[in-house]
Amino acid sequence: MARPTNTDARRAEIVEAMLRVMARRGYARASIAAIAEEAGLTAGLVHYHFRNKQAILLALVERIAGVAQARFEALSASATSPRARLDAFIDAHLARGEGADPDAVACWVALGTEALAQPEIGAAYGRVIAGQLEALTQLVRDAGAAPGDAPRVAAGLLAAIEGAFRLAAIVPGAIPDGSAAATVRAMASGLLGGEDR
Amino acid sequence: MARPTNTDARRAEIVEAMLRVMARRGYARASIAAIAEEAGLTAGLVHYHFRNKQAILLALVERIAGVAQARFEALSASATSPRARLDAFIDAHLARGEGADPDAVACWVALGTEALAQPEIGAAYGRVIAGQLEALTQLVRDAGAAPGDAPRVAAGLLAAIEGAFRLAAIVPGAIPDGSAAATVRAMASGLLGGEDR
Amino acid sequence: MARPTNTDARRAEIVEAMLRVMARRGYARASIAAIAEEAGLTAGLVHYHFRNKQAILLALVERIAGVAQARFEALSASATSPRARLDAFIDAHLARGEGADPDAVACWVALGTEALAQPEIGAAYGRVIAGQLEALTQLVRDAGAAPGDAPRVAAGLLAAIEGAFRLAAIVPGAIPDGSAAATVRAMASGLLGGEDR
Amino acid sequence: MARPTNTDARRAEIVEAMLRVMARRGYARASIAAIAEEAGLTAGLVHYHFRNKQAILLALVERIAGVAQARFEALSASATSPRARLDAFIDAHLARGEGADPDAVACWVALGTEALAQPEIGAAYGRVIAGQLEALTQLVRDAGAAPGDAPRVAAGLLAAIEGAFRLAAIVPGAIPDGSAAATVRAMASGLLGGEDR
DNA sequence: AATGAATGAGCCTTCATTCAT
DNA sequence: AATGAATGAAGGCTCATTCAT
Repeated sequence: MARPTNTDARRAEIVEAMLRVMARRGYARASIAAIAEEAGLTAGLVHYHFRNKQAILLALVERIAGVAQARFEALSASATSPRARLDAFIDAHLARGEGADPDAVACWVALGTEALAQPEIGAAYGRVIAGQLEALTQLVRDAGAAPGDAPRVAAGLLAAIEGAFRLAAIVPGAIPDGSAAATVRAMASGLLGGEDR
Repeated sequence: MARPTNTDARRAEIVEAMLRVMARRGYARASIAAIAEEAGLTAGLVHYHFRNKQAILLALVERIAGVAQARFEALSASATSPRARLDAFIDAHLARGEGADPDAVACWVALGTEALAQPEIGAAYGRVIAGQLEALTQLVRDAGAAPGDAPRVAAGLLAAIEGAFRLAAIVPGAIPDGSAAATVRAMASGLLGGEDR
Repeated sequence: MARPTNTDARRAEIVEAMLRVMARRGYARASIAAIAEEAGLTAGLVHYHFRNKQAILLALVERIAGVAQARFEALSASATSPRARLDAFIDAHLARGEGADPDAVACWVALGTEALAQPEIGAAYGRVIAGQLEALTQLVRDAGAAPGDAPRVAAGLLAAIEGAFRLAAIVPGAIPDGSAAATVRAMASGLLGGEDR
Repeated sequence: MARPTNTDARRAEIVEAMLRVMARRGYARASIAAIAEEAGLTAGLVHYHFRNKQAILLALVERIAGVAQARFEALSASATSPRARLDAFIDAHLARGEGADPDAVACWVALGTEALAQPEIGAAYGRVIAGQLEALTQLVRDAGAAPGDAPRVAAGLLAAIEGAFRLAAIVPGAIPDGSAAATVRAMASGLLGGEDR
């Protein structure tokens, strides 16, 4: 009773530390010891707050997806047209500037590989993707896509976003300066019928 | 002279075995022992033919990129217009059917993560991407992209391709049936000015 | 604070275990597993306390040199003449009886070989030898060696000491009973000009 | 029949190659592959000529001891006094110049460690030392040592020689320039009664 | 004689996890 | 909550040795 619980704060710190370490080394080499050091804690304490290493990764999936979602909501708030809301989605993921976190991007890329190999991570990752796909499908539908086309268009745009993460994270310079968001917007325009915003 | 060498064949077998194991488990969990077993060899022999585990991965990068390149050249041979050659590039990577290898796709996705953490892999991966970007830039230029736009368009299309790999490999069903190639072709049309194929 | 540290004691135990194993088998065959068993620990724990095998060897160099130095200081305390202090140095290294440790001698011999092959060990070994040479040079100077001769005399005596270790450790019986200390004392007398022993 | 046997030459080459590699890396790290490469052969062939790695080491003991013995005999041939023959022994081992081989010295030092751990090597090394001790005992006796003292004196001088090898090989500069032979000669003089040569 | 593939054992090291304190 | 010791299981890699050719 005496000591107020700091569990939530500690857990967030640990997740954040894993984000940093994993962006640099990948999941397998992100040892608990390294994560603990990054967070200024001891390895034992990390296991006090998380059942195992996978549990941290699961929390990390939520954390990254949550930040992206929040960013979308923030940008979306000032959007007045369906098309503007679609652009907000694209910008939430790809625009440079405030809120953009290269480590999170690298981490998300690395995370995909774990989703491939660890069913639990695959499920969590799949849930995030499904949610984004659903949102995006609605957005493109609102923006004028033919109802039957919407799922394909949404999948294409999400693929372009995820692919842009990959190229940007792995091959510096592969994507010209800050063109990612603008290019995906243009793709959206093309897929929606070419009409301008 | 006394004994004929079989190194090339063995190396190919080992690379192929790594492809299979890695598609399932990722790089870190693709132990030499598991690779050897998949290939029907002993772990010692694997190290006789490859200096270390990374060397197998490096060979795998070349192998996957080479197959994709060969597939493009085959499809491209029967293309008669610039736009058809661009479609050949897209189809070479995304079309279902003969030559499509889901394990290679999963492996390529996993490989990106290693490219992030291992500089040597990053360099090899970067070289492949740079080559594809260069080819794609020329293709979109030939297909009528404004010269100044070509690099951006190429990067966008390659991102869409890589992202489609990711979604397809990690989240079954994320991309409707076999729509990936068609959707990216449509994106290309949009980016090139909306003219039909 | 929660748990008191026992690292220093454990490290000493491990170093001592390496001393025993290495005296019997040499460095290369003194596997971490064998050292751990000798110390009654697990191999994993050895690596918890030492970064790697070489680090144990480095600690062992200090340990052996430290014991010899301590023995010299103890014997030297009761020496009343310069010549007696020189004899104390010789006896500290070569006399039988209390404090003499055949395992340490064998280990020191084996250590020289590693000093030859591992630069870090060579440096540590070289530092010890340099210190002994310096001390010995001063001792023979005090005992009446011509100033210009002192370094040569010191080197000769240290060589005789190290060589006696070798012969004694490797070829039982090569050095008659316990004659080593007396013989080196006689060498010192000869080199110093034959004055009384 | 057609092919004249080259076994003896090959064996000598292999022993020589081990000498070079072992001087650099020590016995354990002198892999058969490294030895073969140094000799310009293949690992398989090395095992064709030697039953196992230890057998090469055994041959190496004989080779190094044989060279020293030959050098002694050559220098001894022109010696006219007992004392000169004793000096010839010392010079045969310690003098710089023609015939001195730093690699052989380093190797001999490393060899001692193996003698400690491998009984067969210990026996071979012991035989060499016993032979040298016997010869040296006779030499010091001829040079005027008191009969009862001769074994001790011989042991002391051999220790000084072996110790000089060690210091010279491991700690460059420990023994001033080329003073080793002269210093051991002086030691001999002292032990023999101080009379000059 | 010679080559090169193949084996199998062993070693150092890393690391997630547990647990006493 | 927190620390730090301890464990046990792998994993990558080296290497002497064998053997078919």
